[in-house]
Order: sequence, then C-alpha cells, then structure tokens
Amino acid sequence: MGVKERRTREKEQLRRQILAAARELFVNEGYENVSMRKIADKIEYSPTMIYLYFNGKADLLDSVCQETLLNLLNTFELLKKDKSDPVENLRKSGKAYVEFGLKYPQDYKLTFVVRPQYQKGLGLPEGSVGERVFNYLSAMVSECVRQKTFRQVDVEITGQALWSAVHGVTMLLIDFPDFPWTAKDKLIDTVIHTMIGGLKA
Amino acid sequence: MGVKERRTREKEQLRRQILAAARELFVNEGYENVSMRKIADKIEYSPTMIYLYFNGKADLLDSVCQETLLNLLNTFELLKKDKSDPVENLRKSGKAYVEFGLKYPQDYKLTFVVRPQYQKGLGLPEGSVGERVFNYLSAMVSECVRQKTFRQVDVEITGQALWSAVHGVTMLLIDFPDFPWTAKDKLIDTVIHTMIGGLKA
DNA sequence: TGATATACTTAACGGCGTTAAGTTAAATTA
DNA sequence: TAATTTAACTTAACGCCGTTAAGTATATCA
Repeated sequence: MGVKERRTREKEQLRRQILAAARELFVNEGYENVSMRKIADKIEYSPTMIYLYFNGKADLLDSVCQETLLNLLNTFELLKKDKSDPVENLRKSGKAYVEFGLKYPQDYKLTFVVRPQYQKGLGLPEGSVGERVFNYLSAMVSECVRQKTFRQVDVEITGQALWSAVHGVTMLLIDFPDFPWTAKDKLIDTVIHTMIGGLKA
Repeated sequence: MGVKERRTREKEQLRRQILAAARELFVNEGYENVSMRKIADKIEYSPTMIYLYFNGKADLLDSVCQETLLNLLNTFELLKKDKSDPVENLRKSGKAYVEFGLKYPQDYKLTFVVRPQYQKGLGLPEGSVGERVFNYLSAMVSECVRQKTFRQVDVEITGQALWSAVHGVTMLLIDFPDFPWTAKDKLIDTVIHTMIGGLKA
C-alpha cells in the first residue's frame, strides 16, 4: 500500500526538478528572458505540465525566492554563534549580506526588487523568512547598544537604516557593474564602516 | 524656404509625443507590461512608425531615463546656491534625492533599476547627465573635507558610499511600502544623519 | 478485466518586438 | 503644371511568448 506514498514522492521530486531548472534559468538568463517553454525544454516535459505543479511563471518566481531567503538566513545563522564582539559581528553580517547579494545577484534582485513588483502589498509576514532575517539584524544592533558601544539609538529604526545602507550598495554594485567604482570591496567596507561609525557612542 | 524647418519641428514634436506616451505607460503599467503597440495606440499611429524615431523599446526607455536624470539634476541645481554650511547642504541634497525618488517612484526605478537591466554595460559616459549628478554629490563631500568638518576621507569613494545609502533607503521605501517602517521620514533622516556622523572629524 | 483516476501532451488563442515591403502624399524639379 | 523624387507612414508577416481547453495514454483499483 505504499503506492500513494511513492506517487507523492515522485511528484515532489518533479516539483523540485522544475524549481531547480527555473532557478538556474532565472539566475543565468534573467527572469524576463526565460520562457515557460525553455524551462519545460530543460526538464524534457511539455510546457503545460508545469501548470500542474505551479500556478504560473510568477508563482515559480515566488518559490525560487523563498528558497533564496532561506539561504540568506542560513548564512546569518553561521555568524550567530560568535558572541564575543557584537560590533564586529554586525560588520561581518553586513559584509555577508552584501556578498550574498553579489554572489547570487539575480536571486537577490528577484527577492528584493522583482518579487515586490509582481506581488504587490507584501510587508514582512509574521514568521516569514524575511522577518527572521530582519530580526536577526535588529538583535545585533540591540546587543551593541546594550554593551554601550553604540549610543542609545532606537534599535528598530537603526536596523532599518543599516538594512537600507547594505541594500543600497548591493543594488548599485549589481545594477551598475560597469560604473567606475574605485574598488567594490573597499566601497562595501566604507558603507558599513561609516554607518557603524555614525552609531558609536 | 521654411519648409525644412517646419518639417524638422513637426518631427521633433512627434518624437516628444512618443516619448511622453512611453513615459506615461512605463510609469503606470511597468516597462515589461507596455508594448510598442500600446504606445502606438495611445498616440494613434502604427507601431512601426515608432521605429523611425527610436531604435526600439530599450532605446525609448533610455530616452525616458535621460529626461528623469535631467529632472533630478534640476532639483539639485536649486539647492546649489547656498554656500554657507556644506554639511547642511549635503544633508539637504540627500533628503532631496530620496524625496525625488519617492515623488516619482516609477521613474526612479526605471532609471536606476530597469534601465541597467535592459541596457547592459552602461558606466558613466563623459559629460553624461549621470556624471553631472554624481559630480555634484562629490563636490559637496569635497567641500566638507576642505572645511575640516569631515575627516580626511577619500572623496570619490565617500561619494559612492553616500549614493549607496540614499539609493538603498529610496529603493526599500519604494519596493516595500507596506513594511512596518517606524516612520518613513525619520528613517530617511536617520540614514543620512548616521552616514554624515560617521564621516565627521 | 473493465472502470476510473492521474499524469502528461497537443493544439490553439491572443499578444509580443521587430522587420520587409508597400502605399500615399508632399516637395522638388523640369 | 506635370513628372519625379523623397519622406512619412502603414500593412502584413515572422517567430516568439504565457496560458488554457481538450484530448490521450498509463497506472491503479474494484
């Protein structure tokens, strides 16, 4: 009687196969240059089959983005363990955030630019991965204030400001790769260092 | 013999008409949801006629963005007169930049996100409007350093870092309007104030 | 074994950016 | 003024696209 189970497993596997193909194509060719037909070709099924597993192209995008956010969260969790120097942790996290964006630029834009464009009216749903990422950032700011390395800033708004800064440098480096940046790495460090400097007691 | 002149004038006028229609549609419906046919419909010409005035859809986008950059530059020029307090000038300019983005969010995204996506390999061409905008920012930083209000920072990289910060907060406020921001105005001020704080001597 | 449900495909709809070829009307020339 | 050239614009088409309705084959179940 393991028939249903096997079928479910097979469906799940195919679903993942579609998702993997979609991710690879979205990342390499850009969302709008990828057609359902191309995705179908890649996995050697007919285009319409995809609609039995996803509601459409936008839904595929959405699922890809969810995975991306989970990856980002994992990157952060790795840094979470070290409790010694909260400011240094914050700096490292900021750097990790930007580097994550530059490593998966298409994913990053998919998540933080394209998706909100296609999925209007999304805040940060309670318990969502996005919320957890942001909470992690706020917690680090809070720790810096508690240790009196930072002056008595509003933790919430400071978290948002830091997010703004790292998001900005990430976006510019992704969108204008041919801009005459003095040095990309130096720019990232400068943005983070300047923000942290402006928060110190 | 004013025939040629009149013809030139008429062509110019039609060109502007196309551009205005394209801008309105791009802004209201999003670049990828606008077709050449829709633009043509709006101005009551055949779609192919547009190709006699522009090289294609991406070229139309390019021209629309040039206009936006000119508008941004004009906004800055209005602030340029006051020479008394360069730090205050920088703060005001940053605020003006973000407010420009929020006032014309779609135009802003068209220029700083969508355009680079469709027009790969654009740096800052010599004498371009983009270059003038960026030079304006750098000049202000330079003045702050000269007056010793800022420490001896690299002017170029600092300009880029400031641009990153204001771009970031602009983008987040545009893309996540429903995020529980503590207060949008306060956030903008915090980002700018924190960056400036981190640059002071 | 025959009925039923599931997984997948074929064919089509309307729309897209863009191009080649054709048409019409105005300006120029003889 | 009549013929010719030139410019402005349109028609028709190509090969794509996302998505849906209808159809087919295969595996499961009674």
